[in-house]
Amino acid sequence: MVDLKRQSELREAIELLYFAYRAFTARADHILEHHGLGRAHHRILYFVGRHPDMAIHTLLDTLKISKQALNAPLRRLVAEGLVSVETATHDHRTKLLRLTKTGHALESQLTTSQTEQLAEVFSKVGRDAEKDWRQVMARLADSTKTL
Amino acid sequence: MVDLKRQSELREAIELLYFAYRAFTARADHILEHHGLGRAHHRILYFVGRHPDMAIHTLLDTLKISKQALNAPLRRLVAEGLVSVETATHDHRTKLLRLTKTGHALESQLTTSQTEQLAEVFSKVGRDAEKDWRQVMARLADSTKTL
DNA sequence: GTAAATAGGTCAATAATGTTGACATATAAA
DNA sequence: TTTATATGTCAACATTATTGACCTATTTAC
Repeated sequence: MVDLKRQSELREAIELLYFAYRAFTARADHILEHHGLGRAHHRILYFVGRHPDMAIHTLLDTLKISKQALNAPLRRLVAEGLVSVETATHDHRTKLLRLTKTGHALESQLTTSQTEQLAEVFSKVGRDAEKDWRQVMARLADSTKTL
Repeated sequence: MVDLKRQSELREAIELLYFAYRAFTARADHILEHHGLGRAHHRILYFVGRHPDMAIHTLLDTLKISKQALNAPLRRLVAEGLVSVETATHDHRTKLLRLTKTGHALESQLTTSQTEQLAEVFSKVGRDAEKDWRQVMARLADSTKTL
């Protein structure tokens, strides 16, 4: 009886993850649509924005996708002038990625829409609940390694 | 200065969602691979398992995809004997979906792998943190409607 | 100095997942 | 009887991903 209740709670947690994540990505997806871009482009913009002068292999390690999968969306972002590529001075094999002014503008719009959404939720639940949420999410993110 | 720090924290929260969700789906994806199935099949199995005798339009409303997108994966699950379809007695237009014994076995395996992952995290952070996590996720899931 | 490792680019074939449009049937409700 | 609902399916297309193959540079190791 007790165990059944717990199982139901854990199932609810599964659904919370599914629906929360969907709600979280919806706004950015909507903005991206206006630019004819997808989530792949968003992830590139986000991580390059977060870590300027990121090398391509670092981006691949972060996203955990093949270089072939990265190729098309990155090439497009470069072609459209949202991302700039520069050869590293220390190692002429590696190329460093940066957001251009236009790229930064879009990244900022996307990130702001998501941070605002999160800030609104956090402001309602308070700082302690936010901390607890972060703790759970961090452990969950880490649980890949325990696989 | 204060605002900059907060912005950094909110960006961290974005990443927590991304990495936690990825870690969360990884195990199920791994199991599904052995059966040659994908996430689309998983979602069908999950929700039909959660709500036996679910009508197809209810499933479509839940997943928020087109009937054409549902068609192929559902047809396959039925063909492989994981999901059964039955015409409703009260309305002969609607069809009710159920997991077969085999379907239930797979769904159970998938759900158990995820509930165990969540239970492990929850056990480490304690019940209060779990409650806070649920509160944040529920509000985040709700924030679709505020769009 | 040559071989091997690293960083990156690109083509092809294939797959999963999604979309919109079009058109079909069967049943229920107005 | 008309209309709305529930479902099914075909086609064309887009996005995101995979593996395999093959290519050029550049750096590092022996």
